[in-house]
Amino acid sequence: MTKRSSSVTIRDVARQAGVSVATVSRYINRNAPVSEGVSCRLEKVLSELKYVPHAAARHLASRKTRVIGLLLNNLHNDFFVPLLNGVEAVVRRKGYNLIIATYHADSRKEMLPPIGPHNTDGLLVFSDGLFDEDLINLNASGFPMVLVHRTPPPSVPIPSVTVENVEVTRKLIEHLIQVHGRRRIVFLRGPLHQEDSCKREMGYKSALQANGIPFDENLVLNGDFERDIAFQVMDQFLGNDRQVAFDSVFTGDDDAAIGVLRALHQHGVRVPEDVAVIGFDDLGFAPFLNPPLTTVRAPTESVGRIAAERLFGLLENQPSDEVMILPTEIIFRRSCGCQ
Amino acid sequence: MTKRSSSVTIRDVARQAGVSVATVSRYINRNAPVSEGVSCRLEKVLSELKYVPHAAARHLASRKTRVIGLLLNNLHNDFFVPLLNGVEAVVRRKGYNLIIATYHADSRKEMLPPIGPHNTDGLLVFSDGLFDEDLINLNASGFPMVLVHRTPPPSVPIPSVTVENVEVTRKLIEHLIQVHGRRRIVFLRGPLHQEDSCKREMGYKSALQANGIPFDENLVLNGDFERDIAFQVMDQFLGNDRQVAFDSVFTGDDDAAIGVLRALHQHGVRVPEDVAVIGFDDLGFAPFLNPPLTTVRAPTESVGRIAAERLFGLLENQPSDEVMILPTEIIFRRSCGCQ
DNA sequence: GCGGTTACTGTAAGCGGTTACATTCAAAGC
DNA sequence: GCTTTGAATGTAACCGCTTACAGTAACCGC
Repeated sequence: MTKRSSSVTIRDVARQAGVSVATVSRYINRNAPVSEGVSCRLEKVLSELKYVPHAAARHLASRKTRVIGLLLNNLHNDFFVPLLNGVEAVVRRKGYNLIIATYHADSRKEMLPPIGPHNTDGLLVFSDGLFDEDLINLNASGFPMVLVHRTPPPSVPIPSVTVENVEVTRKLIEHLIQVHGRRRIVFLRGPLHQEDSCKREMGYKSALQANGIPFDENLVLNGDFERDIAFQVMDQFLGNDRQVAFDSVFTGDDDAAIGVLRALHQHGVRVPEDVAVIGFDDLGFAPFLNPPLTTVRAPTESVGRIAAERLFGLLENQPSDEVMILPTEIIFRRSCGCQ
Repeated sequence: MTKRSSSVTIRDVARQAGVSVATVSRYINRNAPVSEGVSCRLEKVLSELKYVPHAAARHLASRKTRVIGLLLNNLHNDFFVPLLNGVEAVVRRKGYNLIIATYHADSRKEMLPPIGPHNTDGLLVFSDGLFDEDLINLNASGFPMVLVHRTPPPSVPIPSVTVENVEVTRKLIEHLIQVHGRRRIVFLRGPLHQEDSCKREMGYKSALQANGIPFDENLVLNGDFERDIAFQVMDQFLGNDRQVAFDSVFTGDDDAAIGVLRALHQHGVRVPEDVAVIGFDDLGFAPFLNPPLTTVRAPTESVGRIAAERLFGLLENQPSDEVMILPTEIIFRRSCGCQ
């Protein structure tokens, strides 16, 4: 029953090595010259005492946390694995720590954002929980942020990294129409104000229009980019005595595609014979779904990596306001009717 | 060009409200009575000034970070989504923050663990980067930890949450043998010292032995529980002029199963006719792989949730040393030959 | 030999909170 | 009325670092 883990402090090190705490600090941070002899002694003492600087004390004194935050709407999507991977790799390389937190528009009633200037040096924002006005305020106060899959408010110079949604979706839907003769195409939206979802809806509508197909509100469902919700929504849609005829589904993203495929399967609908299905993201499992999923390949790990790198750019005073849109590419597989 | 975001401090609040900083602190933390009148005034001032306490200052003074850490070997697996989900939900509910970091045995050469007593109040350890001796030392110093998918060193009272591996694997392999007549069963290990992998290997061997099948080292490959590595290993195994005959693959986990299925597919091997395939975890995509994957359902989100809850139990001084093994269940689908 | 550098080191004042201890004051007990 | 008590508040000492400032000694060029 240890009383307390009274950890070893910089003063212990200083005393043991016979120098001042300032010298120890300088040696550790390598931000001022320290003589050969003292360096040797410190190296020895540090490892003997197993000294680890107390993070909070460091943060308080230096006004830097060496932590960056990743703010997500939720964690209900396999999509986040490559994203996290990209972010984490950069953060680790830089010797920083990564806090991840979920926060969405509804959270605002209950709490303030769990991460921000009070506990991080900068934020990657993949969340609708921070409104444009919040972004503007934070940015005005000089807090470094990079938006992920989200465009900054007009003429606010916050850098952003996202993927091309509109054009690729339009092409994908046109493929369904022109190659496979589908005209009753269901679209599963993502979260209501999520930008990817809006952009994909734009692409969807523009493809319909360009091909003389009237937009039918009954064909638009809310799948939330989530496997389980997509399943429920689709299950209900199908159970509804099939009042609404349809011949294909754009699931919004690959995660939702899993739910859609399960629902179709349970209702005895054949894919792609009866209903064609297409997704978005090309997550690792997409080629091995049943049938293999036609989808859009999005460079999600790169998005994470680049966003993190740009955030560190800001921390190192390389200002930027670029909106970066990484290219995407359609991957044709069986689920749309190809092959 | 703001000079600095000179944020509002507790002293500003105190001055504005005409009270001492101590009173403000007490009001915020609600750890001592504050009179009605002062409370009202403070409430108003706090929201006017948009005061947010500086985390590091708080940590330093209170010796609590209100942060817990999750240490992972890597982030290369969809398995981590449900795990993170469970952990994050609890952490958020408790008003804490979550740092995630990757650290594995090889990282030890380059760096100390990025998270520990210096920057967190407790750790969830799902990593082989901390050796038993590290765990013993940390535990002896009173640092709260919960092990995830890992058993504590003998007679060291660190709580642990994992899933049942050995018996369920034995049954799964016996199913391949007894129901589908397979006898040349490839096993893809996970990371070498990962406990799940070892336990599953035990189950695998025990099933072979119980059924009079000699263990053949040539059938054991290192898939690392990773999609891409599993693919490469399997691809090479198949390309090797098929010197080693086999009729089934236990992929170690579902993520590796994706790689294995892709490799088999590319080599024109039919599943399950030529080769049966089974996985572990029952990730969301498993029912929709091609063919649907026979696997073991593991309650991964519960593991995350329970582990986090137990860590908070430790923080609240409810000691525990229980090793918790959550039950698992085989899910039969097409890939083993069923249906 | 002297002023001006340069290299190294120490002293001590914060950073922005928490909290032990002291103080004040009104209500209660006798 | 006087002491006791407890609620409410203030004062100030930390928490463990960083860093501005100051100081010393050695070295440089002239």
